[in-house]
Amino acid sequence: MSEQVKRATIGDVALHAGVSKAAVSKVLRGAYGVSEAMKARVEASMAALGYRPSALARGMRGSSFTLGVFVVDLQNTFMSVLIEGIRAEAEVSGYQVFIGEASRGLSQQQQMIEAMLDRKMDGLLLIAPFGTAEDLEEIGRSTPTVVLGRHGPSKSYDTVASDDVAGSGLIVDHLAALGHRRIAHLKHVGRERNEDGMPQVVRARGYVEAMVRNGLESEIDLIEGRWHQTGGQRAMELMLERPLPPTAVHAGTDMAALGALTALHEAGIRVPEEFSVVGYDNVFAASLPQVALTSVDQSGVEMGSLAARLLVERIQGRREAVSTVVAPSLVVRRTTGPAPAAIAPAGRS
Amino acid sequence: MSEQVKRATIGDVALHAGVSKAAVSKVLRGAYGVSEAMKARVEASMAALGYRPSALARGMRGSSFTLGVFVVDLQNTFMSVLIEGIRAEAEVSGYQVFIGEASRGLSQQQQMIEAMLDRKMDGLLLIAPFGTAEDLEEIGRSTPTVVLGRHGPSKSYDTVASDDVAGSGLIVDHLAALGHRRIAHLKHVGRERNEDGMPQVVRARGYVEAMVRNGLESEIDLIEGRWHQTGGQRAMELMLERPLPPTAVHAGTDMAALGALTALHEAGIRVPEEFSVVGYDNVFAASLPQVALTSVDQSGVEMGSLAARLLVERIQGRREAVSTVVAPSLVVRRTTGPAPAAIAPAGRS
DNA sequence: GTATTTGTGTAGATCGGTCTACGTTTTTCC
DNA sequence: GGAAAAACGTAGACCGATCTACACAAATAC
Repeated sequence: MSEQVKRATIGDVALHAGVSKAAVSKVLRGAYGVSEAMKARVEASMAALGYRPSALARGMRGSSFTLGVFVVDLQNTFMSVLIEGIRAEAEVSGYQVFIGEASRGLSQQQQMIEAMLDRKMDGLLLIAPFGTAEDLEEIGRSTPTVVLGRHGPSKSYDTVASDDVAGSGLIVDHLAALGHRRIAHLKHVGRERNEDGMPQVVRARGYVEAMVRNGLESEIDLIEGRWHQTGGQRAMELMLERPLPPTAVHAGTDMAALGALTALHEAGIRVPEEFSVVGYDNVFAASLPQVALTSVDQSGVEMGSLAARLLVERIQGRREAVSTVVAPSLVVRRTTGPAPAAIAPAGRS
Repeated sequence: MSEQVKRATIGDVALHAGVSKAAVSKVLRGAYGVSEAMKARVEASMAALGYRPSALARGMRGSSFTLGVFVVDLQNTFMSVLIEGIRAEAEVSGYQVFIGEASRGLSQQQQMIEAMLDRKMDGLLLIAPFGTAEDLEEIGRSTPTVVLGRHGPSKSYDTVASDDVAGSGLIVDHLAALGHRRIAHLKHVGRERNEDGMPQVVRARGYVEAMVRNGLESEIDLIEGRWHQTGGQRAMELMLERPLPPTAVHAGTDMAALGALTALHEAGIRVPEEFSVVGYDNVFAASLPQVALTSVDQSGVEMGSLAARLLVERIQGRREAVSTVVAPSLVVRRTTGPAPAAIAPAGRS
């Protein structure tokens, strides 16, 4: 029953090749001071013994060749898209990527990040993390860190974000061009004190700026709620109770937009004839023909690989912080259409 | 600039508390031979220094308190649901969960699993992995392993799967009760030689058995394709080209069902009046009111936590393999309805 | 009162690598 | 041809924990 063949160690390889441990280590790391002949011999021995270096042991002194990706919610498929980009880039640089999830708030996030540091991961990618910018600065000071989905500036870590001001602009311009004037925006409010740089803040700012730019300053209509399905649904229900509801909404995220569509559906309001809805993120569900949600695409794969590239640079020694934004694009589908005639405002009879 | 405060090690704690390293280690592990007084002193020192044990170093001799979850595709939200269950259970047992993804085939999967072993993870959870049962047996022999989404029997690892025979049965019974007779099933065919125990095989078997049980043996209609969106779409297009197409399809997965719905939509065929579609997995998109896909729910959270429980047992020493199945349930929504009258078979005019 | 057991704490090897310091050749340079 | 430099290889400390073996004191047994 003891089929458990013990793993070959660096010592076994050294013995088999008739050289020292240090020599094998050099070959492993591609370090200076190895003759071609020895390199060949050692590599032959490694192959013969099926040797694989223990990443654990390597991490004790050197680096662990591991990147930690911290994710708040895996159910959000946009995160998976980012991860795809990260992995593609990390693979090229010889790093393994491990993903840690923590959905239940800041303290769980803290724990997960500490768990990653306990395992001496070489760098951290934080996707839309909780916490204040100062919390993140502290993490950045202890390990190379790149934050995805939050805007800079930052001192100790890099950021990669979608240009949310531009994204909100695309939405408002699109709706205004369709003749809408009463364009509402659902703004997410979290539990935290300081939301600087978080998407909800930047998207709201972009919305306001774009409304002004389109001469709709008097129509600015910020509704506060939460950016998930039921949040979007509830916000839409409230809007429809008004005497004069808007004719279009920039829902902030696709999830919220899907909830809004549900509320509209249940209220018997036709989309897009009577009401236009725009999401943000371009998640998979938005592309379904049955849904056909107009949304803003953030080119997640690009963002992911850019983030991984920045992280590797940082691991290799870069000190100055870099903040990048990636240009989003509008994907027009079938939840947006011309504004209903002013005579018959959308709303319940 | 050297804010980089060095992490406290077990030695620092020992010095601060005026005891030996071994003593601190004992406190850490809750091992025998520690007086209350010393325990209190050491714990105070740990708190004072903000000490956190290095999981890396612990893993060198003892265990790493890390479980590896191997996932084929994070885009599939059902995996995230399983992971939720896994994490909840692992947290209770004091294990950290890290997720590794490998979407591009068997060799990448192999690499990922080896990367997990290189990091001395205490146990592996493989979600719907590639490879033959024998490949998996080998992994199971080297590390505690639980495989999710494939059926047993197995020798060296445990399995947790949904009862796919029962699930297919629920679907066929439901459709038959609605008066359907020409019920097709889209069977996934992978690239591999040996697909024993994989869901596509078991669901197809369940379909055949249920057709026979319902007296529809002559109507058995297995269509081969791939279980993703375009696969479902293409399969449905082919079906509709037949002179006498089926009136209902058991698409195998929700993704394939969504593709099938697209094809029906484009062909101008009304669902469910003219054609019924059933998915499998009950993914998020299926629940959208715009989609309302009838599907089989696998209670993923339960499966996940069951799997994690089995894995912890195995790490703690259980040797015999356990194979479990979890009962699925049918979620009837609005893509299934009574069979169209026989006089006007569904199909293109 | 001595022998044994039980409780408490420590020293030091160990895990599997990395990396510095140094010894020995070989090559290059004038 | 001798000195300096470059190339190659090795010994052994080190990373931060675990864990075995053992020393010593106090408690219990007879």
